[in-house]
Amino acid sequence: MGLDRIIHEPARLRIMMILSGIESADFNFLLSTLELTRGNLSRHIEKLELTRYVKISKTFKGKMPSTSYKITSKGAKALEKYWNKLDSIRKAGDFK
Amino acid sequence: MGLDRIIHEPARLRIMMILSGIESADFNFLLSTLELTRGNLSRHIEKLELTRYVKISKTFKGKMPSTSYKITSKGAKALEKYWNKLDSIRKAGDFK
DNA sequence: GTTTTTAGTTTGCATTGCAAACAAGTTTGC
DNA sequence: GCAAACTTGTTTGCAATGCAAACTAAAAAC
Repeated sequence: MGLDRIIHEPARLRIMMILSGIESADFNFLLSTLELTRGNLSRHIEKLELTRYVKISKTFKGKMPSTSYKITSKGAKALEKYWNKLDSIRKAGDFK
Repeated sequence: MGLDRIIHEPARLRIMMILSGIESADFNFLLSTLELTRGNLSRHIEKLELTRYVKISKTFKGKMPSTSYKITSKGAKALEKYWNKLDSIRKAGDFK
């Protein structure tokens, strides 16, 4: 019924939108794109992973660890639903 | 830069959308339309008043008190800006 | 080989959404 | 007439959450 709170948080909405338009993104890409602190980004992604909207894979780039993220199909569906819900609020004030 | 947090909260977004399409609305109209508890509605409106997005007027309907609400021009502008910002997030993922 | 940087994670605090409790009056039932 | 129930909101207390500072672990630089 209501808006998905996991997606509704602006930082996470942006993360989801970025991931929905790209194969995958790593931590530093998101960090520089979104202008969040590392801690903040880490926590938001953690939440997206717990709901399985995003899948995390940890690898190495050379010797440095690198964590990259993909949107899942569950996440993509939830994102679409989110925008639809928002559209309905926008169009009619969501009442009547 | 970011989304206006006052408006971003779903309950308040709905309140603002309703008020933006109507001359004024009273407490009970909002209450039955939005399906919030009274306390919750009261608090959200309080917040909208503090930022001067909404103006409150108290009158009587017969002998019973009646409180009604109007969106202010400041509120209307903020609401428009909010949707614009959201559009920019939606279109390009708000990066690049 | 120790200092600095990179790549994240964890912790602690301040804010906020939420419903239950409260308040101030009005109507109803007996 | 007066006690009980209803109307119309407001206040309070708690649980959840966003945020950045502090921390960790390893690699690179000097």
